[in-house]
Amino acid sequence: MNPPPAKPTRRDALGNRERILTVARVALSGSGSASLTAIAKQAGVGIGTLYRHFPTREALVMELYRHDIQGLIDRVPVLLGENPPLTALRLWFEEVAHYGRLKFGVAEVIHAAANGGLDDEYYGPFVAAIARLLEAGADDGTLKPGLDPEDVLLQLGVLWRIEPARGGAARAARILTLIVDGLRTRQS
Amino acid sequence: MNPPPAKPTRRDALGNRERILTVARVALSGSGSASLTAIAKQAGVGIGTLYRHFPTREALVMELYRHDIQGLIDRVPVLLGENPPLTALRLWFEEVAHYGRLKFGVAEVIHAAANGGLDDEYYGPFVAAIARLLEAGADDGTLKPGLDPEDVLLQLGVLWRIEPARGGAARAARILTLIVDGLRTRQS
DNA sequence: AGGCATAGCGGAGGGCCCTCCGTTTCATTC
DNA sequence: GAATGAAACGGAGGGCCCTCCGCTATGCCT
Repeated sequence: MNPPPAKPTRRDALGNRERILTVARVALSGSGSASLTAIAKQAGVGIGTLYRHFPTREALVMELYRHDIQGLIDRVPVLLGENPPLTALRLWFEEVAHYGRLKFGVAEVIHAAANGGLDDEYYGPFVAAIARLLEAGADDGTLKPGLDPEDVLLQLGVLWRIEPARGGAARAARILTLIVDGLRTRQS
Repeated sequence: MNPPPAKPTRRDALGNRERILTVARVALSGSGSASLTAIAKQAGVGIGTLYRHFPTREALVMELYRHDIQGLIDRVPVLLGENPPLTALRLWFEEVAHYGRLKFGVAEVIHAAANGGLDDEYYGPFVAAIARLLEAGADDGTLKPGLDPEDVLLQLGVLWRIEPARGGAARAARILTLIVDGLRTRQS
């Protein structure tokens, strides 16, 4: 799509970057745990090279899932167009939870971002999407006014971390309800 | 107090255990991050010995804070005796959040426990304490009936993970309100 | 085409985690 | 006071993470 950072000019650099991403996509698709060392070796680059392209594990994961995350973000206006705000919020949360459970690796990332300061490049739009939902709900009186989207993101982080197996799905659904109810105004 | 596991009979074993705990208490009192290797060395014991006494980092941390955690659990009946259930719940959550922020290390532990299966020895009583609060609130109609205490514990986990610096305290307070509101029944 | 500055490479190195197993030390028994 | 079996020790080893820096290949410029 768009050359991510600024100008990765050199050919070899671009090639390496692509190869790393290809390998990583496969290696991380499972549980999300695979050694960076192994990925580098598989991609035929030194570990140093991998780290230069992606300074942290999160950066790599984020790059892999940038598309999917953007997809989630893009769902917000759609859902808001088709549903009242409260419903849209709930539906979106469900999509987020579901996505998160599939791509387990993203959990850690979002979480790290929410607390410390990860790059706003990925984090900002996500927060903005939440903000949009919260504002719509505040406007029609179903959600409390003045909610902080980052607070909500942190709460969502819990959903990411529930393993879907062994009744985790049900648990996620319950917690999602608790979260939404916490955001609602007292009178429906 | 009570010899924790079963019968650590041998003298040297007991001595080592104590020395490890003493060193660990100091080493981990700060940010909670110190290498186990270093702790072992300081305690004058091999790394293997440390691991035999405390199979995971969590086990060590838990043992260190067992007293404080018990203290938190003991607060539940006291708070319930002095306040209506909803207030008691809120007050207790505040104590929990405050404690967690101080002893940052416990966060990871509780969290690990909540999802996978850590020893019920520590985890169980904590959940039971929450259950007691939830039941009291359900009985007087201020909290939803049938809430799962483990769900609530997971949500509380978020509080643990907020760094108190840089407005984190305010954020924790806000999120705490969201959580409690999610647990309440719709009519006050 | 040939030179040259430099972006980019890659792996050694230091630190940590955790396991495994040969060796030591204790407590008990004779 | 040995002898002895088992509990406990301890550190080497394998794996991972991440940094640092001397070396290489690339792309521009002449």
